[in-house]
Amino acid sequence: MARQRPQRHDPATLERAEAALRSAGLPLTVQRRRLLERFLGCSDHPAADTLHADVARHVPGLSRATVYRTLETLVELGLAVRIAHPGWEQRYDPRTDLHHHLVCDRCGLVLDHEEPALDQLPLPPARSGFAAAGYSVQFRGLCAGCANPRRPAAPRAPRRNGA
Amino acid sequence: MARQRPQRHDPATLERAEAALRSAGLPLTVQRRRLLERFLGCSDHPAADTLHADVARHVPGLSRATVYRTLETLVELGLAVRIAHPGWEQRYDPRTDLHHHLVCDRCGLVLDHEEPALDQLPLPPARSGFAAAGYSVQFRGLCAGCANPRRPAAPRAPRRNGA
DNA sequence: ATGCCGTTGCGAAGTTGTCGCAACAAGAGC
DNA sequence: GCTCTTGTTGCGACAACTTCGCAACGGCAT
Repeated sequence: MARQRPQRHDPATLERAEAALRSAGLPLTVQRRRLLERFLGCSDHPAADTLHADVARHVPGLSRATVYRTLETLVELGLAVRIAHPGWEQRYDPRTDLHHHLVCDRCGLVLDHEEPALDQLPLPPARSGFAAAGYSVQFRGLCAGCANPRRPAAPRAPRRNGA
Repeated sequence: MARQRPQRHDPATLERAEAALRSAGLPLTVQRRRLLERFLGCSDHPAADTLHADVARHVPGLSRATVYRTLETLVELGLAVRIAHPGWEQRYDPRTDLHHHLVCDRCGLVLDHEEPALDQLPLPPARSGFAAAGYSVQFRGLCAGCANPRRPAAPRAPRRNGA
């Protein structure tokens, strides 16, 4: 889950996020700061519980409810988006600009995908009755690790629940 | 949830599905037949529990586990696909051909969207390491009912859990 | 009709996400 | 620095969704 990457989140991003909280009148608690630091540096689109398990190692006693509530707050402030992940739990993405996703059918990995040709797709016509506010292209298939059986790089369960 | 539509699923589709089960060596039980009949005619991308509540009215005693297992089987046989539905429970789509979705941010409605211009998007390059097997474009926004406050056509809760 | 073997129903349990409430802490004002 | 206000946190319980284990059952081939 790319937990060991050198955490190179843009420091300006963190500052902007903290400013957004402040200007919304929301106090910047220790928990929120730690969650922001960790979350904004993520490119692995974590689920709430995953993020909780991760941050709780450095913030003992951190409650799961707090993580769920904080992520929800970030979505409301436009600092994060929920991403759709068929067959898995809810996940969050700190990138809110237009981009796309590659989703591994086997291990559930979600990779970002940049492709200018996908950034100006035609929206559904107004007469369809549906007022489109945005879109995202989701490619499904196998990630590098799962496509190469010799190196099972992502030993995650294919489904979320159960043994 | 469009439960009253005249059930016009292609009879050939049902036959093909039953043939697929047979050729996989899977017995065609009463429960599976009823679920297939109902599910293949759906264009509302039902969740497992929704489908259960619906079919159980005609098959008393139908277990929820059976519905979950059957849908899983259909996915494995390529007769259905899981679709991503942000913030909601798992949903299934009997259409496995290339098409796209309009998802209402407010009521969770999922509409099919046909648009030839979206059917030949560039796949991620092989050197990305990701072997794409398919894709789908998801538009988010407001459906006709939710965009028109005068007629709240879809009085469903915006989130799934809680009170 | 018989037997094999996968399916079903049931209840329990696991996972994900939310709620209510009391204790607490951030930030403003003094 | 102290206090007050107000929103946050942690906790435990709960709700919704999903899967599991097992015994009984039922397709389907012979």
